[in-house]
Amino acid sequence: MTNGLALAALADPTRRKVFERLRHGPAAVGEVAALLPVSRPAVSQHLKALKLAGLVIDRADGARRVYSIDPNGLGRLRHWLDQFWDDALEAFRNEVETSRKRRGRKTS
Amino acid sequence: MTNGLALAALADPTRRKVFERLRHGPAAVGEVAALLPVSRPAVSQHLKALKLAGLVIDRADGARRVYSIDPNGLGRLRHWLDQFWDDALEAFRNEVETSRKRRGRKTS
DNA sequence: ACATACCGTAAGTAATTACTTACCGTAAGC
DNA sequence: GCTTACGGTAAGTAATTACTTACGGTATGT
Repeated sequence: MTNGLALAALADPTRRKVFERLRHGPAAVGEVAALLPVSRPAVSQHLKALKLAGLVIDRADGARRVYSIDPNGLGRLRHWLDQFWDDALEAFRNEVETSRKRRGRKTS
Repeated sequence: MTNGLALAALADPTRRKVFERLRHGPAAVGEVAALLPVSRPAVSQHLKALKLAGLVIDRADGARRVYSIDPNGLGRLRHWLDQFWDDALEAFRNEVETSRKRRGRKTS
């Protein structure tokens, strides 16, 4: 599953900072690296991982490479979490329901 | 940030399978381990990580320990992703807008 | 052509981590 | 009491990984 790659990508703190830098708009590799305490190649590698996870896209601008968030990948992850959320909530409701029965109480 | 722990917890494939086992209802440690190709202590350690991340809660049932998904932690993660989604979409719209201007075209 | 700016990749390293087996504590049944 | 079932923790290990520096490749400007 590609959501696995996305979750692994967002798991690393530095990579998450790279991603958050792109949150409000595109940026080039050097611009992102300037804000972080790691080297530019490190940022480049992080962006590669984010791209492989479908979370960012890149376009060329002269010698620069501008990265921006890919709404598709982010949307897939959000959708996955939403379904999880729905299932978990229903399971949670079933639990408090059957735990009432286990203790022999009335339903409200 | 506690969302960092949650993302790191969900990044591991095995731990994600553990979490997905709890998706539709609670389960004890041994029950989860029976479905996976790893040992029971491994599952126990994964559940510890998920608990530390606020994604699961556990209650005692005799000698067994029953784990279930914690809607609070999952909700926080979902909220974080939702905000990210909103910001990213707005940034995306601004981009296609200003890229039209960069190319000197009219807005539709 | 030359110099400069920007970036991706290769290679190496230190640190994290996901697993294993062995062990110990606790709860329920005989 | 003893035994059995269940699960958390300790310790050790193999594999992953997040970083570094060094290098090469391409685009822009003089």
